[in-house]
Amino acid sequence: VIKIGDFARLSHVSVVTLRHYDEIGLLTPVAVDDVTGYRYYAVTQLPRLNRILALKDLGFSLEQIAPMLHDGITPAQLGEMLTLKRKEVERHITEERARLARIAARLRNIEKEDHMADYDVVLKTVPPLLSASHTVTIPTNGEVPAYLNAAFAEVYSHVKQRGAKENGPCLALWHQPAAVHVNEEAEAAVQIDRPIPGTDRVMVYTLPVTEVVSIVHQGAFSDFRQAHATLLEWIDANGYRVAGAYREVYMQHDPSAMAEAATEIQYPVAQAV
Amino acid sequence: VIKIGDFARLSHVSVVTLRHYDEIGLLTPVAVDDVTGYRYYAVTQLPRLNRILALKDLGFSLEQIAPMLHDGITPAQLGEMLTLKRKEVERHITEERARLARIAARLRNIEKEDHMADYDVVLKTVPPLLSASHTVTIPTNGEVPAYLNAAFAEVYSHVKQRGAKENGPCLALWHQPAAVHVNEEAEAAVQIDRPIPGTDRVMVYTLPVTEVVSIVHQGAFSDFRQAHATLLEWIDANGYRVAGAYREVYMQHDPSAMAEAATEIQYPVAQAV
DNA sequence: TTGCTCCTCACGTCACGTGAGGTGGC
DNA sequence: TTGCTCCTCACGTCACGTGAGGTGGC
Repeated sequence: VIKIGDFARLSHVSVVTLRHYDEIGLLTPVAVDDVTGYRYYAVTQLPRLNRILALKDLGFSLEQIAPMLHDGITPAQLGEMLTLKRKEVERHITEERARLARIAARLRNIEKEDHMADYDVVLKTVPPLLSASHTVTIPTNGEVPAYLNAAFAEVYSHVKQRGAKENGPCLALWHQPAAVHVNEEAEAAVQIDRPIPGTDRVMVYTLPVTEVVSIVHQGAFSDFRQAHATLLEWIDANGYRVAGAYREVYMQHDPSAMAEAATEIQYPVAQAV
Repeated sequence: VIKIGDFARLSHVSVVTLRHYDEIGLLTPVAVDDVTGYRYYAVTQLPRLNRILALKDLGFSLEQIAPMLHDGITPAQLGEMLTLKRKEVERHITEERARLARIAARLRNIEKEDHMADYDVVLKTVPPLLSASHTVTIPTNGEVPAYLNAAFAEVYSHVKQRGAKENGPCLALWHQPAAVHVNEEAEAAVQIDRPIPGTDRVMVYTLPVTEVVSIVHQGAFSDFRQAHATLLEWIDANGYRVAGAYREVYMQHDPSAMAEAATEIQYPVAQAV
């Protein structure tokens, strides 16, 4: 039976840590003095402490370790936990590698000195959106505003009639690359707060969760090209690929003050192989 | 100017997070109502928020991000921070891969059903130890106790004479593989609490920090072979190699009760290439 | 009046590290 | 008496999430 300081020196574990393990019941001293509160350990407790350290080293939390120290555990159960942990670590490594790729892409951009370009690109996960939408085919580029306005008007009236309410900014989904300017298919979508019936013309459904890369464009719609170019470059440089219709989210859109408009352009993405 | 809830919906960032960013001064609303305390944001603040999210995504802490949002920062400075971060992430990935290797080794052991064997192996970093030591060459295996005891006696008397005190368990360093049993060179070392002069026979120096793989052996010295075998197997299976003299740390060693002796066997290791 | 949004505390997270203030054995 | 070791609080860490309890505008 030795005192906590000696046990700490033997095990190269701090006194504070040993007290912590006592407190949470992971490793209780063989004896505690009623009067002084001194903790006394036995050298034979070292294997248990070592097991704790070894499991911690494999990435388990103290809470997970506690049951693993019980004698009742079978090798098979231990194997399961290890397999789960392995998957977790693998996923983590994949994430960190993606992070590394993003950092590297950013550094390359700085070297090319056009770093300003992608300074505002964000990768994020958009939650599922319950929406009502109407799809139109727009003959030429010049007719986009008219067609979209008409489509949104139709969706809004449908939504109001069924007693639902807007639940965020409206958006358009474009089902072909941004370079296409003839016979474009656009889906005018309004986020709503409750499910309502749809019709032939107005679909009601939930847009699934998606990982998107986005950029916020300030000002009139005229110069979206730069934004698209930047996003597509980012997607390429970071090892992703476009995975679906891109979206325009009309965050601020007052027709009388287009200079102050704010539009978010979102490209759904997936890891390229 | 919009309310916090709208800004949260636009940015897909939680209201709580926005309040947090306000509190730490990362992103303050354009206006706050004196009476109600309501926070009002402008859509033009989205780019700043996006920059925050993008940098957070690269692994920076909020504290690190704050100065990076200042206009005064040059691309070169940003590049430096990114390079540092890249190194950090790379190091992290290396660590996680090592962890993965350890998990995999453990799983292989379970499959082979001799998992009990390495259950107590620990990888840890031993701090530098100030020690006094005497090296002896031991002709045959049978003479180990006698030679070691003599060596320790000599070191202890030297240490006492110079007024230093023991500062942890004594240990032996073995300068050749454990399989060698003739003319073994062993260094009997005693940890001391202050520097003292050495002699021809008793060296005083600091053992450097070392990463070691260790196991605690309970009971008499006779069956160290199993422990050595287990450690060497672990080292091999986890992609390490032996990097120096192995150590025996005599944690509990009462000659009259050898059955209760506890000895830690430590192998210094380095990553194998 | 009823929802809805917003507010400010206060506490919890994970595995400890770092004092503050005080006690027992040589 | 002086060090040394040990003790028990209490607070901090990082980036928020989760109530509790209360207020303002439709």
